[in-house]
Amino acid sequence: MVIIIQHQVPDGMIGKGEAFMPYNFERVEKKWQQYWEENKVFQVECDPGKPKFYCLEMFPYPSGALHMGHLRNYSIGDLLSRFLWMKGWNVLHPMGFDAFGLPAENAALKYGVHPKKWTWDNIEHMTTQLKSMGCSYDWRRRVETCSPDYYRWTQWIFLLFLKNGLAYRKHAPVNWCESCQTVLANEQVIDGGHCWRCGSLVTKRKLEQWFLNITRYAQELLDSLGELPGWPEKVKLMQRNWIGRSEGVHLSFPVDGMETSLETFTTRFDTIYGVTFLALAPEHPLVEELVRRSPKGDEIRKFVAETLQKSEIERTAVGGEKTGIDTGFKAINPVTGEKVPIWVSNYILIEYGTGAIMGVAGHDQRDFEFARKYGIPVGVVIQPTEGNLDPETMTGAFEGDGIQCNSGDFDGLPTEESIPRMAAWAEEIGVGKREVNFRLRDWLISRQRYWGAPIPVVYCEKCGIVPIPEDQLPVLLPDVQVLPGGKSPLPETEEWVNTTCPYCGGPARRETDTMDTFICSSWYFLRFSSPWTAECPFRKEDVNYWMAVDQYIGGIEHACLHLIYARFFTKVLSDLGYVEAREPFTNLLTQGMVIKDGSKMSKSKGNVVDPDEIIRKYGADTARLFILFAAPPDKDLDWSEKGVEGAHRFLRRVWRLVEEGGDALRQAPRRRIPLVELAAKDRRDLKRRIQSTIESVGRDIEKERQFNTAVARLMELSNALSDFTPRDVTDWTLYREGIETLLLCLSPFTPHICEELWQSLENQGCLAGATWPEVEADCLEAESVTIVLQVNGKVREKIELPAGLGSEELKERVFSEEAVRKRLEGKEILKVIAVPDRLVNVVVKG
RNA sequence: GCCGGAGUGGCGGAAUGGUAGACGCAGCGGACUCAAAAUCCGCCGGGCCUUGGGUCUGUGGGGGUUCGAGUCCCCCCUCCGGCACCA
Repeated sequence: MVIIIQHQVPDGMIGKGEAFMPYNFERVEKKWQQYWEENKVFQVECDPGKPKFYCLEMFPYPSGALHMGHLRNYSIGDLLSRFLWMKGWNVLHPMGFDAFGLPAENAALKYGVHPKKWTWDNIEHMTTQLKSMGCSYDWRRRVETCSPDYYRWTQWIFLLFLKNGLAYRKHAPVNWCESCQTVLANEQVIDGGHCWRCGSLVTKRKLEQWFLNITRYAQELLDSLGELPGWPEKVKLMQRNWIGRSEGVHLSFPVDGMETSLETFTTRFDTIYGVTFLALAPEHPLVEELVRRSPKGDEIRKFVAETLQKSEIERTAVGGEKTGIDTGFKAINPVTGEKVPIWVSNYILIEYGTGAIMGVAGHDQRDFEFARKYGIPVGVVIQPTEGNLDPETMTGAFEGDGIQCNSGDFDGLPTEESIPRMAAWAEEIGVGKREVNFRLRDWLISRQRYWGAPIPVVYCEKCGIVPIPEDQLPVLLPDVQVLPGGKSPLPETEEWVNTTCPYCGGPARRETDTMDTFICSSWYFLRFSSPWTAECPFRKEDVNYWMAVDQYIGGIEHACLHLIYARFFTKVLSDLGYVEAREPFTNLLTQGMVIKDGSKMSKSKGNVVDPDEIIRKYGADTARLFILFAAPPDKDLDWSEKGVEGAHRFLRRVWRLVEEGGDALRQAPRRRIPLVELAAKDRRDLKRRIQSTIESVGRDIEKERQFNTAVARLMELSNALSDFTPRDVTDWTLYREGIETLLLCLSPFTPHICEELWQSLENQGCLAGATWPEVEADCLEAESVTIVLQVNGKVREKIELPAGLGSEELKERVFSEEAVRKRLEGKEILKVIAVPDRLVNVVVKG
């Protein structure tokens, strides 16, 4: 079957009058996809004798069909993999599915299909789609996180964390998404209090939940960002901000008339002499006791209840009104012995630091606003170098550096000295301790959902929390129907919940929460090294050969989600001796979004373009080429059907170039004619063009990661070949070199068409196994260059001269030009700057 | 508010401090055709000079460094992203 696209007369009837095969991408793409599969071209093995390259794209959630974002992600990954393969690396390029998650349950509710069936159907469909893109995956290594063979090891890793004190249960106020009917980790609450997945407003609930101790790794996660030069600065910065390290002093304020003291944390211990009050978060444990002892307990209780009723965002919005209530109790400043009132206030967060602060109204804007509102005194202990602060009249806190005052022995010290000196002093006299605080919270991993990996523990009446023994893994997810309303059916599945304690044999209940799906994706890159092993999550020799991932590609939206979690898992597994790598991803490329009509493609905007349709209409090669050409990979890409047509047109031109060559081309010798053997200048120019294309395309892909300019270079080569009319055997030999170079260099971008044309030139083997051509170095040096003559910095003449002239000779040659002499006639020359192979700038008077 | 990134033709985008606008899209003119599509050739930032050619101007705005600035420095404007009462 021959399908002719977009025009009725086949291309073959035009051109040189000789009929030839039209570019039938459908036939070509199918043919080569089949060829690669049958010949196991992309199957790769661990081979310590060869240098490895691990190229990985973030695996997709099997939502049903690929979208343009996927197509972009996987086009980039495939280009790199194929290129590096040609460069001689042993390339691991696997693909899998992040297959647990809520949408499967939503689909179950909507369409009445079981999450398992829905997910597996989607996986099969999307695998077909990925194959139709022509991606060079080693499909034997496909992993699906919802497969028991996989989640068995997710559970195993959870138990490993538990055994090592990195997983624990805690009763705490946690983020709850009503719409998703589950709790969420801090990282998954975005845009000021909204669920990362569904966008609903998140509320707080007090629940007992499982946490992973990621904060134990906070410092290392922060420090080793410095060892990731291959990561975009932006992502590293986002992670730094997210981890949020701050250095300060922890100090206790004894409560007057009570046995207890209040713990506080401050980054500005230098303002200790300026403390005029203490403030507690409404949730602070001491509040309850103060309420009990205070005559105005009811009033305080009322304030706390009212505050807690408000949503998180309402309470924590910048510039939001600060409210509070004086408890009537006093705390004693451990440095001055001064008694200051203890307040309860809405702007103090229980999650950060100790949930209590020392209030320094003179030097903290928030404290200032609060103090002014309630008539609390303002103390000044730092004076700016210019001006003089008056606590009575100042209208805002002074948060900058200055000179210490009203601070005992420290008066007169500049801030940069007083901060470290006073902190050290606090330790010396035993009132405080230097401490580091992080914004990063422990990772809440329990999810009240069905479609996830069960947390492998039971609750035994006698033994308490009991982990499932390793040899009993996996704890299989029972095949049950999801419940209307979205509640997890697991707690209701009595025959599954009721079990026996693996330790004492007595009655026990299973944990009915499943794990956050980000757990599943925190180690999949390790599993790819030996996905078939049933003995362990991954084999040491394999994982240590392949890890770390040399190039990771995905969206920036995972900067503070997956990319932090995966680093955490890698560090833990490394510390426990399972993998040598300390970091999972050596180089990270964050691709931009695919935009249409000014905004991200989305169903609600109705601006979605279906990858399947594009592939059907233009072919995978065209789709890939357009995506790689239209924008640099890290920038947003504007979808343009016209642009797609342009890419298609280019491929048709390449096709015609080869077909029109006919027998003359097919029979031309496969020989590289050295530059020096080419007599004519224009032949040498073409030779140079051919060779420099190899160099610049290689550099753009490998070093610059600028695939759009690489494509531009290939188009230039194609244009040059198209302009060239071979006349004799030497010409045809050169032409063949050009064509074959074009096909080789273009093949990582558009593999199918290149394979087909390569074969039509009667070449042996396939391009997927070919070697990237070596550059003939002498061709990179230009023979002649256009020298620009500038007068006072303005371009005046352009002169073609031999390359490599020294600046003296260059000046001489330029000045001997008639046009130049004319132009400079009668001018007083002040200075001449000559830049070899570039320009001559003449500075004249007037 | 703080921290990033970016502003270049009609559009997507190129330019180690050295010819601004590569490559592509759109547009315009022409060839082929009965015609259209496809294909091929030519033009394509703006202004002025009667055309060839020349000349001025032009990379968000304003200053500066330099023989020379889209690129480096300072100030400002706009847009996008992240964080946001984190003590």
